[in-house]
Amino acid sequence: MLAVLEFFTIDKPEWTVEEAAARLGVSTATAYRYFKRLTKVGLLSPLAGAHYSLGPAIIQMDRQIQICDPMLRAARPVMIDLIQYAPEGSTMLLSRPFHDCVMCVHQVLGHGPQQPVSYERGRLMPLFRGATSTIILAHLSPRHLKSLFKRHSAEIANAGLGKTWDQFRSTLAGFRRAGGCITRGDIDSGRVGIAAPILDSNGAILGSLSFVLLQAKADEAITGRLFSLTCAGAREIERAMADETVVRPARMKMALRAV
Amino acid sequence: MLAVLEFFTIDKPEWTVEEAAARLGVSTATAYRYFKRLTKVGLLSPLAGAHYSLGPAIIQMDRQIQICDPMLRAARPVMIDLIQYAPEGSTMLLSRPFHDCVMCVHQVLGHGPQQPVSYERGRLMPLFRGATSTIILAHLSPRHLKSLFKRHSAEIANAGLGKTWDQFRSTLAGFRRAGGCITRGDIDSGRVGIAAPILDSNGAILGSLSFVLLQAKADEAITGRLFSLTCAGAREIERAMADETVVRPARMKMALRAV
DNA sequence: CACCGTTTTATCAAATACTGCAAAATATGT
DNA sequence: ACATATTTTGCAGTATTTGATAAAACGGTG
Repeated sequence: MLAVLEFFTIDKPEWTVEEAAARLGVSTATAYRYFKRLTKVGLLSPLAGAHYSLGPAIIQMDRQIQICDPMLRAARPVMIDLIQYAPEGSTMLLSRPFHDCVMCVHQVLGHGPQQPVSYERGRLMPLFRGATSTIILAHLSPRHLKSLFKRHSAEIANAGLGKTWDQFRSTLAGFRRAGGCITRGDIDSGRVGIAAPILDSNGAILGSLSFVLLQAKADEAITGRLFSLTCAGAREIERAMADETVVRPARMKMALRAV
Repeated sequence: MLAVLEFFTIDKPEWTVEEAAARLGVSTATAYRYFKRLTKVGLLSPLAGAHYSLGPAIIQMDRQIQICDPMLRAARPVMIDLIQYAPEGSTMLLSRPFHDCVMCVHQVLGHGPQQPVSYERGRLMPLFRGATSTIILAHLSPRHLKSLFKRHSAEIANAGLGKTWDQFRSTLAGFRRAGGCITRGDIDSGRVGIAAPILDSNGAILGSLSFVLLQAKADEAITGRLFSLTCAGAREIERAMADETVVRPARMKMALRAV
């Protein structure tokens, strides 16, 4: 039944019960029952003419995430602080892994005119391109990486992360050792990404903190300085989370496993 | 299974599988299955130590709503426009009914220093107090109103909307005739609310457009002018939606029925 | 690196709850 | 009011889900 939710995309944000029934391969009556349940908790909302769209509960839960999410809470002040150091037209991102992708969960715009950035709050971005993603990738568990390499070796080779498993492994180990990652024009041409990992107290990856700069304003000296700043910011976020959070032993994480 | 989602609130944003199993009254194994399914679609996300919180899919779907929702799309430019006419420290809200409450789905801040407003994107507000809510209430279907009156007559009387069903009916009819609603200090003391309904092409209520002003800056003349502006804005939003949307016949709406 | 406690998945028989069909009920348009 | 579109309901049969238990996977530790 939850599969219905995945039907609703930006390209097709409205579905009728019948359309969904056909795609699910269930009877209309069953689809009605699904829609009714999802509507009751507010995940769907009826429009005129038997069409449905995503519902108000999502807005409500999004607010809860904004208020409660530990990483977001810890990161917000740091990001507002750090963006001051970046040249005009820069953006600062907080991102986390999701499915086989990376999602931006918070974005702080710098001063000066802004051109659009591909990373945008809530948008899924590729896991193998861009500093923001790569530094997250580099800290995934070996088990997880192995599975990814099996399923995406072409894409990985294409992104220059290695043609063999050993190359891939050692490329990522390099990023881990460096403490961060810098890419140029990987996602948006004319943009430079500078990212550092955010780890929990057990060393598991939670997400990344990153700058996106205009390439024109990103010479060696600047990127170098911002790289250090990004890493320092990530450490600050980790510290803030550790202070706020009840310390808990690391445990298995279903979401990251199966991926 | 969807009931699990409602466990996650701002007061308790993290749950363990065992806690949820106990509250659901199901076995641990079943709760694990629920959490696994919800995690797979991203509605939940595992934290360290067997704790779970709301997941990244919510952020993704929220973005979709921001981009796709017809009322929101139509309202955004109008709201940016209208807020210019309001005195310092004002806010403009777009709201919609949800459960037995009203939820703000978009908020535009005016110029000048801002004090916090109770209506806040994603927060549920009472249906019987404040202009924003009252004008929505006034346009609910008779069937729906009857059900509400049965279940909330004390609250309704308390809000001055009528002690009997007939009083209640006629109070609301008055608001409908007036084309909008003005309240003073109903929700936040020292604030004035000015609201107009947003209806679909069949006359069903979709939500409300409203100003929240500082009472100190809201004399008769100003509230009168802004009342007209609010009504005009609501009409603009309705027109914009009608232009963008494929015209569809009005049909039954499950969500509004059962409430 | 093998151990231990915890968390998570897998197994399987029993049973509940879900499905599909068709008809009734509810809304809407003319 | 009638015709049509949409949504709900009742019912029989089955399939999915459930709970109890066992097994596996994981992190932490010595």
